[in-house]
Amino acid sequence: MNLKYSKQREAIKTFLMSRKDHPTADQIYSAVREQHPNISLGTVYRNLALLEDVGEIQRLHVNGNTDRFDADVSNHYHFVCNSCGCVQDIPMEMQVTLSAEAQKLFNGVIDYYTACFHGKCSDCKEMQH
Amino acid sequence: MNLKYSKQREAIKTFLMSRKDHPTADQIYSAVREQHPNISLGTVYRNLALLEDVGEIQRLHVNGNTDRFDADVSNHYHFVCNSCGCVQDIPMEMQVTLSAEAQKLFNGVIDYYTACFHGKCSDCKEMQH
DNA sequence: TTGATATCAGTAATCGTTACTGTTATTGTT
DNA sequence: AACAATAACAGTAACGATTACTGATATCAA
Repeated sequence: MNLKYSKQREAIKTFLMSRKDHPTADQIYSAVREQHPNISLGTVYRNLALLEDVGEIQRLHVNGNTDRFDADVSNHYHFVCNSCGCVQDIPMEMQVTLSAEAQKLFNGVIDYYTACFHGKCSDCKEMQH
Repeated sequence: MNLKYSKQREAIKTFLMSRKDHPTADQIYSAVREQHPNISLGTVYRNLALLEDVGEIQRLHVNGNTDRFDADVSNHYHFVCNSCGCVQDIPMEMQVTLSAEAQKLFNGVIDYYTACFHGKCSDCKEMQH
């Protein structure tokens, strides 16, 4: 792949690296627009796909409808709050034994797995009382 | 919720119970149309949402773009083939210790987790050689 | 049997995302 | 520094999955 530099792509990558909440394409669009007022939403989508292809970011399907993006390309656990919908990282190392156990019961080949915890985030937990 | 009987909804539920591959709304539409030739795609979506609300089926976000549906409402492991995109069950009991471990590192409340294994299904594994 | 209303088929609208178009910016080469 | 070659751009149209709306039909309790 023959990539040329672009300040828009850099801005997208930089913004994504500054966030731990795995924003959506639209949230990235809004944020980057503050520095690049006439960036196009299509440009955001195109560069997110490019960065994903190159392996600099990863796309998350944690919540179904809208994709989220993560500048941390390592495979790690996520948490989704069932109240507010926020997405966070769980700082726990991947238990690869789970893949090994599943492999024993499965005819194909298991390379890895993704896991997503659900419940109430600390903010929503406080708010309920 | 005050549900009335409908043969369309019953047909959708019955079809879904007969399948283990977690079909999409469109696949369900095509299948149910054989018995109910003028059922509407909107009716399929509406009843899938209804059945989900009532807790008779569950919606899966395994693959990102299109939702899949499962008549088995228990929380269980899934597998997604990275070659053909097929979705299967992994007949392994949920390791709840994973939630407990994550809970130790997390300020909110973790109720459960979902996990999805990735790799090559047995069919695609044969085909590669 | 009737009346209230959930459900229907059909279709228009919405939302997230991708593709297209003519123009601009980057980059390796003179 | 000027010059192509072409990746990337902004803007917009198109797309696929899903949801909402409409007037007609089916269910069901009284």
